[in-house]
Amino acid sequence: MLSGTMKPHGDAPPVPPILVKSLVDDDRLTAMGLLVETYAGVVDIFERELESLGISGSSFEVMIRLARSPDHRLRMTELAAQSTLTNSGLTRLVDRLERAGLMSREPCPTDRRGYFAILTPAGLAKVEGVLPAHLITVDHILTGVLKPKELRVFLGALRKVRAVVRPTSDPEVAAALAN
Amino acid sequence: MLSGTMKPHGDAPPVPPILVKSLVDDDRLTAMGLLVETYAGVVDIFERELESLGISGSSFEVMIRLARSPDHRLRMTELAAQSTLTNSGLTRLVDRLERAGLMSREPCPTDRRGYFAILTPAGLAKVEGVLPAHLITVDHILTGVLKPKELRVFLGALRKVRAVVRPTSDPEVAAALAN
DNA sequence: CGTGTTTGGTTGCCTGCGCAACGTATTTGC
DNA sequence: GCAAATACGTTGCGCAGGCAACCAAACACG
Repeated sequence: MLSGTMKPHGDAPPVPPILVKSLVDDDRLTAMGLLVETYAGVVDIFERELESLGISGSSFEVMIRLARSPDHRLRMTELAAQSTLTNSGLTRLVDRLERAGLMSREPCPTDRRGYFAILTPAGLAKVEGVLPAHLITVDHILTGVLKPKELRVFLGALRKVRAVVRPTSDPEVAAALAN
Repeated sequence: MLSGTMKPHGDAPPVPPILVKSLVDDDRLTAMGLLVETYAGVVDIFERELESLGISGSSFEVMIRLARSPDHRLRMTELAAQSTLTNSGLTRLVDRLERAGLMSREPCPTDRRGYFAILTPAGLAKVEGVLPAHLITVDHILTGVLKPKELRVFLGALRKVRAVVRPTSDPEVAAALAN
């Protein structure tokens, strides 16, 4: 479409009157900025909250995933894929949590390369101890500030976007792949 | 394959009988998880894209902010506040970008403690060079996958949430504070 | 079979960044 | 005016986490 080469630089005081809407004022960019800002704010609040409870954001994320998994266990790689960490990051994180007694490793009986990451009872207790406060916070800053319908659309939109950016974690696609 | 509607709550000693829909299956948690996952996916894609163009995500974020600011300059602290970085993080980032010739510093004439972070012409050119592709990507994974109405609601929701989690960057509040 | 290829997980190295302490300038209070 | 408190930006330090190289186990197939 348009090639971005008007606008040598901005110190020209007499800005042309109409329709100079440059690239940097694009609506899509504003939308992205809004998303980034909002998300940063949300995460920030959670980090503070969790920190005061002696747990890091990514620890919490990982432990929650495990808490929701059958038998509170998941293979390392799978867990990494479901979280925002790489394999290596997860290895280290689990090291720490293991040292803290909140998680443990167990070799996979059917594949001797593999390990399960397991949430210990102490770990589960920890998560469940943190959750009530956390849920209230979520409600306070996210689910509770939107009207039901708004929330529905919002979540629907997220799902659509996720289907594009993370096809494999989309339930439908995952099911299709499982055949 | 089967989605987690039920869960073998393995070893918890005295589990209450029916309706144990435990804390970890709460809808609010699912909503949060969806947000986190989706955002991670989006960011991931952007990072890849920018990386191939030789620029980091936070560099881009900061440079965009400057590109949209009058005179392409902002005070360090203000810029930090508008971005996802702390003051110290920003100092280092600007160091790097300055070395790369994309930004420069200039002392503030009215406050001798302060500095402006300024986007150089080269920096602006860089941003504008990256933008067209970036905007297409944004459209491809975010604005374009939602129906117009959906998008409107989505952005509205983000604004509401932002107003809660980041009151100062909410335009209305900011205006009110400016009195 | 043995041999190449792929996969699961860990580690060495390095970087980005947050926190807290600091120096310097500014404001506030007396 | 001068002290104390506060604000701006930078730096020492530490750590989390990504990348790439690696080892070991599992497949692939000639």
